[in-house]
Amino acid sequence: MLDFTDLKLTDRSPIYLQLVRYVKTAIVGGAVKSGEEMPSRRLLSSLLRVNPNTIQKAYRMMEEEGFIVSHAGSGSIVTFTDETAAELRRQLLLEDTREYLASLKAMGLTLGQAEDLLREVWSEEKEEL
Amino acid sequence: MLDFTDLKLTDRSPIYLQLVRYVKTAIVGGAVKSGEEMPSRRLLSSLLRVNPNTIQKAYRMMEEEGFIVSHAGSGSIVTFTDETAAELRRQLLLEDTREYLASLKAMGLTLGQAEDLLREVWSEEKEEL
DNA sequence: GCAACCGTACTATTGCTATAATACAGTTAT
DNA sequence: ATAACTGTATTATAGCAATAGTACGGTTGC
Repeated sequence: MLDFTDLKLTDRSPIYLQLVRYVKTAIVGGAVKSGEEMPSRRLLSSLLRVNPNTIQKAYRMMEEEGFIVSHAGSGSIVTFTDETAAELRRQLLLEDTREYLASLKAMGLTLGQAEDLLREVWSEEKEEL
Repeated sequence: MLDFTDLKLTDRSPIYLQLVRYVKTAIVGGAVKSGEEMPSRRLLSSLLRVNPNTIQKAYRMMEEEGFIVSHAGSGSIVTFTDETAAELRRQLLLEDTREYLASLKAMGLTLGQAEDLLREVWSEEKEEL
């Protein structure tokens, strides 16, 4: 079962979008496998202290995008193929990187400076374990 | 005078926050110097096709954070020292990079893969000129 | 069968963002 | 001084995210 405990709702964007994003990232990162059960809407609602309707909105979106299948009575199940996972991975990485680099370039950074920054912060994060 | 023509209000976050962020980035990137005039609220409003009150909200926030000074009758002026600019630069870069790396790590990327991705997208963006 | 789960649906309300339309006072250039 | 700008302030409205509470029907395990 997918674990949402490390999800941080710190963003200003809608919670339901952050939830969808979290599941997509979990699919790409291997934190969840196809066929695994999703936590029930009520359970996740009390877990995250988020309104059930917000959870429902996220689940509905994931269903429309084809990442989960729901059945009234039983629960919801994650479903994806290796191809869609790979495609999703490429899509998320490109989006994130393009946005990140656009910000760096606006601040006048060179590629070398960007690489240095990346390495510096990467090891900094490691020390926080 | 600071040029807002390359500002893209595509984000889901509040417009006034995107405006503040844009000016901060301009300060860090050298696109604006201390002492320069800001466009008037009405001018920027019609330029960006954004309500004057939204512009006002952004300007007020910048004023509270100490990046601009306003005088009724004349206009608003950007004011910052080299120290605050350097501090701002460090702050923005760390925030962006930490968020970016957190996303990459959630998808299971290694440092090497992150560097490759960075270089790949960097040159890709260059070709779009 | 029946209790305890599950997904689904609906209405109402709150808070914030953004818009709209004015109004008033200070500054500047002519 | 006066016209044309500036910042500042106010009230009202609309839309969306999120919350709150309730209800109905399907599935599962005892």
